[in-house]
Amino acid sequence: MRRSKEDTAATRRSIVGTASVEFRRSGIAETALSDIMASVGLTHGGFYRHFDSKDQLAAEAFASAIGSVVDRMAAAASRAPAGEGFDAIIESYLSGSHRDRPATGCPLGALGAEIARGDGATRHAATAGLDHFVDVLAAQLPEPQAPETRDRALGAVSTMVGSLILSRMVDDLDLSEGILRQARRRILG
Amino acid sequence: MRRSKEDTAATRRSIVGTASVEFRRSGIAETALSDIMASVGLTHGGFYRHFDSKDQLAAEAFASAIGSVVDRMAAAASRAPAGEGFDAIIESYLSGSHRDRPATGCPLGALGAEIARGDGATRHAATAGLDHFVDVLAAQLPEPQAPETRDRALGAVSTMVGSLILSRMVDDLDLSEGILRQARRRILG
DNA sequence: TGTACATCAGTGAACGCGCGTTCACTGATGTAC
DNA sequence: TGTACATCAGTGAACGCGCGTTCACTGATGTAC
Repeated sequence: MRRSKEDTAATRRSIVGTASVEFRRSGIAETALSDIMASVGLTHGGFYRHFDSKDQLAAEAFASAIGSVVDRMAAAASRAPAGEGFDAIIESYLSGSHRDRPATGCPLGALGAEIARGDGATRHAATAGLDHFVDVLAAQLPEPQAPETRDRALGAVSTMVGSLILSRMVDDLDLSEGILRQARRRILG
Repeated sequence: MRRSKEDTAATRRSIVGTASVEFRRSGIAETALSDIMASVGLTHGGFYRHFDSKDQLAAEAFASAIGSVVDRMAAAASRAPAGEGFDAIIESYLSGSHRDRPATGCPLGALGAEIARGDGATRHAATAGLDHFVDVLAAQLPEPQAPETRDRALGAVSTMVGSLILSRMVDDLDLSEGILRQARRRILG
């Protein structure tokens, strides 16, 4: 039966939000649309009233995921004492808590390699998300607009994403902690 | 028909080698065993004469992949002028050529996030591979055995893996080159 | 404001396909004597 | 060294399953008058 415009929009948001969590938890290829729809409380047939394909959902889910992570980072920075926003972001990103919660964490780490093999729309969404990520990080440094500042932020993101992935991959907790600690030192000096 | 022991061993090596390429190219979940077996020149039914499961092949293929990448790095370092082995490894790893050839490149970048969701044997193989990677990198620095040297190498690997993934993910070539350039600067100082 | 009709969100079965794994079979290799 | 038999690598069909996508249908919502 037809739903109101508000209900329809809410359902769509719910599908994107659920997909952004499930894709980060299990990967895009390993997550079935029917599982996402069941989590939302619907049957799988209704999916195509909202999206053209799984690829389209992947692009939107990635954008949603990185948007919420970057918003959370900006909020953490604004809660930190003046001048300590950058450190607050790095420490939160390179924490055991982030490592242990991929489903709500940074999608660059959880899905970056899979996105690299993905279609144009998904890669475009990921590129925009990375740009925004770098903006928010640079905004916490002196002279946020200077090219060197953006470069420093971009370099920091590489270290953050790489160490997050490696810390999740290894089966040795001491090594995992060492990877995160070393990355914090590298970035915070 | 039964094959000689040497033929059997050669077939097994061929399966592992082909899988290590195909898994890096397309991901483990997205690569079918029948595709790997067809590449080797066999039908898919014979797979289980050599392996218990796809997971077992994934663990061996990852170990093979990282082994060959690390060997190649060590060889590049030994060809470099004295004292320049570390730089040679970093420049080769953070090159456009490596970025554009995931199928023969570092599996930490291509498969790290997927391995993190994998079974124990695969994660164990990956941890051992990372250890070996860090060893080879540290061996090119003064005082290779010192904990600070290993820490420096471990930090470098995080930046290398993260920037490789991001450089493959973005759909903007200038940004991709910038990511690699910034990572080189960060590591080489 | 009320009515008649068109729209369309969601259902649940179905389609076509490919997956990992198993299995009976073949025939060359390995081994025991 | 030769022979008889057991082993087992590879074949190709089959199994059971789940996937992404499509579709006829239902009935509440939206809209045109």
